[in-house]
Amino acid sequence: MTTAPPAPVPPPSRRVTADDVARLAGVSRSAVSRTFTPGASVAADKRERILAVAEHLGYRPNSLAASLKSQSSNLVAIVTGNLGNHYDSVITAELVKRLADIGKWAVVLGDTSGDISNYDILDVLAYPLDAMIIRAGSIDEDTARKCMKLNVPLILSGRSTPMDGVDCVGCDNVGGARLATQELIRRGRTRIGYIGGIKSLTSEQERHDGFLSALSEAGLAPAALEWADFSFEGGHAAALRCLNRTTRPDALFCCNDIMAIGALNAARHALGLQVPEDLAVIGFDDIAMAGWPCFGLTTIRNSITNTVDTIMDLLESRFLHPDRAGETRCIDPILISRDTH
Amino acid sequence: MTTAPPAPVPPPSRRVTADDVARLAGVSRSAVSRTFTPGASVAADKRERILAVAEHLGYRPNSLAASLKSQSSNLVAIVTGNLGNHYDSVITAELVKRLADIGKWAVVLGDTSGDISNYDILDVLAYPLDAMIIRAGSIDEDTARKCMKLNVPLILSGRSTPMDGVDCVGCDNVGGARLATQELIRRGRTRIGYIGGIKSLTSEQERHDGFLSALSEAGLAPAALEWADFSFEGGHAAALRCLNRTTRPDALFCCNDIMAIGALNAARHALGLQVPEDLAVIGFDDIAMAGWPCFGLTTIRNSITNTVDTIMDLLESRFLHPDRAGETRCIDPILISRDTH
DNA sequence: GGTTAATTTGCACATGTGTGCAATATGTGA
DNA sequence: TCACATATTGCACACATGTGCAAATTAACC
Repeated sequence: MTTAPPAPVPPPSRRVTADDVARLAGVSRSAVSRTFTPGASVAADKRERILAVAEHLGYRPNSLAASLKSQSSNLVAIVTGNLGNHYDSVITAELVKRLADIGKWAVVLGDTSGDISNYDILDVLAYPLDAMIIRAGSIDEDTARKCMKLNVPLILSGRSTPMDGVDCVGCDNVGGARLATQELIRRGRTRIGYIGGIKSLTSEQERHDGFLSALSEAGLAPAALEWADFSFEGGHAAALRCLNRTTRPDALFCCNDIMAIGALNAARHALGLQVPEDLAVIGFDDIAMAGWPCFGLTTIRNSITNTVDTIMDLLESRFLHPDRAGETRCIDPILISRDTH
Repeated sequence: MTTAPPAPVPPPSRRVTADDVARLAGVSRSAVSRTFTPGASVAADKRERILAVAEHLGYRPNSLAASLKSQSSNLVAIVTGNLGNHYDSVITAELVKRLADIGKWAVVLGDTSGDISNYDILDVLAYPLDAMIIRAGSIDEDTARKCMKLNVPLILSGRSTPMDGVDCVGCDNVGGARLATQELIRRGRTRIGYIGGIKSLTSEQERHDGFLSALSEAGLAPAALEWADFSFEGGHAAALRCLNRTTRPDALFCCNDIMAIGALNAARHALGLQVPEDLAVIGFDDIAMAGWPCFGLTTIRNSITNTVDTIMDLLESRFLHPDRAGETRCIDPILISRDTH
């Protein structure tokens, strides 16, 4: 065996490489690589020396270089509309955790506005992602096609209508909205208003449809229609616009919980109304906050656990069968009856 | 120029590569690479043909392969304790957005528990990260050293005490806690209790210290000491433990806003107390929720904007001067006076 | 057309890994 | 000691890209 050359100090601006370790330990680079490959064959004493040198230099194999060959980067992109939004942030957190469990890393995209720019989505496709999970029903068909051409499996969450070649998972928004609206009607409310979310998202469109259909089936017309941005402040302002009309609604169905809670605040604190006596409020999602004693918000549960389970299920099945057809799974929403209606 | 061979269909399980484009367009791979490199020299008609073929095949240069050579992956890891926690999720969202502005992608780590396992941190270092931002004061000195050996700049957020060779940014937790406690004393409260967070985190330790020092300066002893996990439920339960003592505290200082809001709920809805008449409550952070009409929580502002600005500033300065010494920046907390004290 | 300058092009290398393959070293049994 | 089986080792390639360099082509000008 050749003697090790005088330990060359790697330039401090470079990452320690397997070559550095090999040189310092006086072995071949292959030996270093095998030392870090479970099951590979290296002599015990040599492995020990290599591990010591690696520890000393702080060496770790560069996954990125490895993934060039292995064709799997273990990176999964999560695109979310608004991380400031509680529902989105919790679902993202759950996904991050579950991805980590199967050895994948989450590259998270999403600003604090609400709409997703396709520009960012295309940019991150420069990385050879193992998959891409998009939180939001509305996505360009064109963007989806580009994902497929790059062999990046796509999962759309928050969408319950099928899309060619793409896995989708979402709750039955129309059904959920109908559930809420029918419940208000059943309890005798007749002047029911609607506070919608960002109009370009399918969740808003579908919940809006459900609201209108349930209403018209009962021979009623909407008492008010307002839209906001799925935020507390937006819901608060929209509720004020609804409730300051000459004939005040006696109920509000809100497109998500945060807006419902904003509406609740507007009704109680800005207008001094009693809930549910003067006004009934129903939300959508059932975020943790909805169950807090101070709110006790009646809502439609859009189960995060079920959604994340389903996403992970679709993902793993996609890894096993890359060429299977796109699948759409629907999560059943249920009414969670609390104190605001 | 040689004629293009009969368009070879790339195996569908492989990502489209520059070679594929070159072959189909009948040009060299270099030409393809130059076409996607701003400022490089390619004949106009050839570039056009290449772009057409690339569009047809859905080709994008693989950043990951490129970063092997360029020594910059444009990936920045964000390690956060608990994405379910509102403060953490908002700061993460802000960071994701600001990183995107400078062309970096965020790899987000963090489960929904609370404490960070060093195991995960070391694992993600397998990637040649451009930097790593850790949300939490408590991190192994050893882990920090490993980052430095791998030339991954480290930024600790939520820590205001210096650490060798590492950039830190945090608010003055001791000062903030003193501010809150002194305000309670000034308003005549004498039986002041404390609800702390996860004991292993420096933010908890420092706020605890500040609370005790302000109290003892005024010749007072704590009326109650309880700890929870920075969550609503934890704060709720801890408040009940505090308030069910024989001599009930007349004020609570809570280590963060969410626990304070939990305490508020416990006081009002479980025990029927009037806030602030029967009980004063002050939180820490000033999350958006604290300003909602239903809470009007008095709190210590731990400015997210300032924190994120500072993190980005440290980050960019680190990119420019990789070898400068570690720096610690402190953010001044201020009292936000609302309705709960 | 001839000379020179400018542009374009392809080759070849470097980036850090994992691994098949053949060669070598080591161990085992008679 | 020899024959044979097994364990270990190093070479060389593949992965997808960007780029320096020299050769080749084109443009410009007289």
